Amino acid sequence: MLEVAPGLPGRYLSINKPGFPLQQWMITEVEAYRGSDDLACHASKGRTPRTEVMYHTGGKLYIYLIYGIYWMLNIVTGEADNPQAVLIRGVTGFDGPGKLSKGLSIDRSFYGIDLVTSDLIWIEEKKRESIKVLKGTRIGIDYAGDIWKNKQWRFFVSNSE
DNA sequence: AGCAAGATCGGT
DNA sequence: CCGATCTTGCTG
Repeated sequence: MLEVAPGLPGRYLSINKPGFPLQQWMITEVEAYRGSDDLACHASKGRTPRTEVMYHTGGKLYIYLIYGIYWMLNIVTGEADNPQAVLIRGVTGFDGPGKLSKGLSIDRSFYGIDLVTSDLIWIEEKKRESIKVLKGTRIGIDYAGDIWKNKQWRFFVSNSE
């Protein structure tokens, strides 16, 4: 996922709901969560019904509710039994993971969807202009301790901040 | 069954 | 800085 995550900003999240026009948003900000060692990653707590899909082969969606209010949109990126995921933190027009899922109507029903085979939601690489991707520390994970808190695993388009 | 905590956000 | 709001996972 440290191979996948930096390449996501600049690509297009596409949603094609029946009866609605195709919608596409450029991904502007993501964060990588990698493996059971990463104390910021939910999988560090073990394999549970919620984190199950993270242990699958990459390409599926990991969705969960945070603070009882906001749905978080993640893409599983690891091989089987190697739990890794990328949190989509922002797209053009929606800055922030909570606002993003609210704006795109992402909820529990997207859990486990395979981006490769789904005709509802997928990631598309359009013309890649000269997009500069910057990196920084992940947000909202102070509980993970200094080592993991300070990893430069957030990647974002230089424009959108 | 009860409880503590959370990859956020918007308002004081 | 603080509360909203509810699912999850752990304890008993």
